[in-house]
Amino acid sequence: MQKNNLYKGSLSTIVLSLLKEQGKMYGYQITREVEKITNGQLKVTEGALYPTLHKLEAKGLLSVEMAKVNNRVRKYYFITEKGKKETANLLNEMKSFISNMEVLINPKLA
Amino acid sequence: MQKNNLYKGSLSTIVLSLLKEQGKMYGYQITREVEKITNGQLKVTEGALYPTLHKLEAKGLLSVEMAKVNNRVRKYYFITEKGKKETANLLNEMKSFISNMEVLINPKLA
DNA sequence: ATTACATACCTAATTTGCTTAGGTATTATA
DNA sequence: TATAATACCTAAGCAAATTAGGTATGTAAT
Repeated sequence: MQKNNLYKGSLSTIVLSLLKEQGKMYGYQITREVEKITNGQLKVTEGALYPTLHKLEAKGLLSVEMAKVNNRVRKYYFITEKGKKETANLLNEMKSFISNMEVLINPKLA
Repeated sequence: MQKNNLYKGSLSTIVLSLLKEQGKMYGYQITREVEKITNGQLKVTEGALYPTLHKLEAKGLLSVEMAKVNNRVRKYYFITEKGKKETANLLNEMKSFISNMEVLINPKLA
C-alpha cells in the first residue's frame, strides 16, 4: 500500500468503511477513492486489494453484483448484514488503536 | 501484541518513541510500560519485542548497555544519533497514518 | 496506425512482522 | 516448595502485505 508498513492490517477496515459510506463500489474505484481521500498519500495496490475483497466475500461480509459498463466487467461489492456488525467492530478497533498510539507517542497525553 | 492486527508494523515506532521519552529502557520494562500507558489494552509480547530490539540494534538505531541488578542481567537500550533521525521519520509517518485513517473512516472529515 | 495510458479484473512467489510456544535462570511470594 | 514475577532468548508457522507478473477493452497522443 506504501513503503510505510503501518498500513499493514488496516486494509479490511478501509474497504469496509468506504463501502459503509458509499453503499457499493468496485475494486478499481476503491483504489482511486483511497488515493483521492488521502491526497495521494495512500495507494492501495491491486495485489493487496483483490485478495482482500475475495477474502471478505468468502467470510460472508461482502456480496458481489456484476455489471457491464462500456463492454468492461465491473464487480460491485456491498456489505452484508453480517458485514455490518464486523465493520462496526473493526471501526472501534481502529479508534482504539489510534487513541492508544496517540498516548504512546505523545508524552503530554500520558 | 493483541488479537487486533492493526498494531502490525507499529512496534518499532512504539519502542523508539518510548526510548526517546525515557532515555533508556530494558526489554521487560518496555512490555510493562506499554501495558501501563494503554491501560492494559496493548500487551507487547516478548516474542515480538526482543527480535525487534535486536533488529534496531543491528541497524545502528539503538545501542546497548549491560547492567546487573539483583544478580539479574538487564540490557538497557538507548537511541543512537542515527536512531534519532529515524525516530523522527517514524513518528511523522505515524502521525500521517493516523490522519489518513481518520479521514478514511470519518466521512465528515473528508 | 501504433504506441501508451487508463480502466478493470486477476494470481503466485516472496517478504515481513507478528503469534505461538517453547527455553534458561534468578528472586519474591504464597 | 510451588508459583509468580522478573529478565533474557529463539524457532516454527501464519497472515497480510509487496513485487511482479498476466488478460482485455477504451481512449488519447504521435
